[in-house]
Amino acid sequence: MAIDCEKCPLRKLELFTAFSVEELRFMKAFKTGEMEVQPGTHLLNQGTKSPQMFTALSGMALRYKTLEDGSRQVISFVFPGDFIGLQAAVMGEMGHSVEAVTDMTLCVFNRADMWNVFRTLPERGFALTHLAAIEEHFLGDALATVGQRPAYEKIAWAIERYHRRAAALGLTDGLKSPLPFKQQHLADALGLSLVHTNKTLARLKADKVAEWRDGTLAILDLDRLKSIAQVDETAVARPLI
Amino acid sequence: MAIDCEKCPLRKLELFTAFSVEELRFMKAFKTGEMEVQPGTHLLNQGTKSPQMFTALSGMALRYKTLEDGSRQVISFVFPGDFIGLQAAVMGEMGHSVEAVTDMTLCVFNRADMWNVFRTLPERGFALTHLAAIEEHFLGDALATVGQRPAYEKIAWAIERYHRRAAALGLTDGLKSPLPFKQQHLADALGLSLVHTNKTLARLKADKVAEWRDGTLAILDLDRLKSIAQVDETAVARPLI
DNA sequence: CGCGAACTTGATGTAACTCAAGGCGAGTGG
DNA sequence: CCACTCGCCTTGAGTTACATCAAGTTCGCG
Repeated sequence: MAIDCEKCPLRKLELFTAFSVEELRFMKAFKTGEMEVQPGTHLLNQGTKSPQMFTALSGMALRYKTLEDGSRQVISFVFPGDFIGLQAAVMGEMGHSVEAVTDMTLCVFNRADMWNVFRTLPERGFALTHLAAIEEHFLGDALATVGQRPAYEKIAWAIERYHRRAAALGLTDGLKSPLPFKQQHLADALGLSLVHTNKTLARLKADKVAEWRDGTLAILDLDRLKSIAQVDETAVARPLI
Repeated sequence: MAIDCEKCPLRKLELFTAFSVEELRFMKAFKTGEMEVQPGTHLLNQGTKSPQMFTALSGMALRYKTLEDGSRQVISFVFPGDFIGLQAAVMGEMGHSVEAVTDMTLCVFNRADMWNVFRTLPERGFALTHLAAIEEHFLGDALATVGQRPAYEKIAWAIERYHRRAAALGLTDGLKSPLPFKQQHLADALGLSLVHTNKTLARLKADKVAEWRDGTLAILDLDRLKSIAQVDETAVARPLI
């Protein structure tokens, strides 16, 4: 039933760093199972420790924090290949919640085996640090965008990042990609109101930069999008856990 | 001249997790030297890879990103005990710059030895992951604050975080702590204009919550500050590298 | 057919921005 | 030792990007 790590479709993508034979064997043992969930399922909850970690095999999710007044900050979108639950694994507590937005398949790992990773296969321990550093890098970028830039650029930034990642995963059809989130999610990610997000999306569409309709994102002018978004990132291969 | 790790004053603080004898011996070898810098010194630069990593022994610094239009986002304040340069060490490129704001003493490590850490002493590799996870946790919190909350709460949040950390390092004198940054830095950290930051600080002072003058931060009403800041964090010991 | 969820659009309000000016202490030099 | 500058902080006035409020529209679904 469960996919064998050797046959994992994600592993073949250039987006991810290559596995040694040893690492592959180790991962097979590390993986304790697979899980299928439906949209709306809470995978992890802010402030709790979970006995499990996951890697998204397919489907998408949201990382978000809920504040006392009920407002939400979306921290990031979760794509296939993303590792979920690192904070709980090493710190004992999640700083955010994770909720599925589509049907998902997830690899399941035991928190108790975490230490084993570092002890028996340092390469994999390094990969975990690498992942955390990538996330830190991303969050710095997100913080700069949310903190400093106007709505039009914020949204262009988010769209560009989303599209680039989707493309690297082979989820795109040319300049189109499936975008299973709601406008409210995007608004919560960028610190904008839903109404203003909607109006700004309409402006991007009127400007023939990008269009988002019926769960599909279409880039109309990639160069312009990139220049509005001020893309700085050089694409780097990321580890797959 | 250089401080021996065994005599490192930071190690004794409860803020930091304890070292095993083995770890201590390893760190002594890992540390290649010490460095003294003056305010304004650039320790690392956004987009570059550095052959060195640092741990702040004393003094403070800023992590920040500069955007194309010249605006700055301060990512975080660097305190004694903070590890600097993890991103460059594992990803090959820094997402932000780091600049000293006071005189600083720094432990210096070689990037080339990084892999050694994981291979020869997995505990230290784990500590690095732990640190990265703590930073990720913090950035999520910062993102939520910058994205969702009004200026009054943003500033209260920053002040509370700053004070708590300074207290854990023994830098405080009761409810007073040295705050060597400029209002502009705080503004850049929270995505506010300098003028508005200044006016909001004045409001916090008028409300007898906190006062910042002449490089010293004085908390006037800690309970109220905490309730405005909506403190959620439970203090956790952090690794020292 | 009625209902709810998501998206859209217009009108109005306000938190935060920019511009502009002035105060104040520290350093410098005539 | 006073005049000048310079960095930082402060305060007022006017503007604006974004928020909130308030209706719709569309569409899938029981």
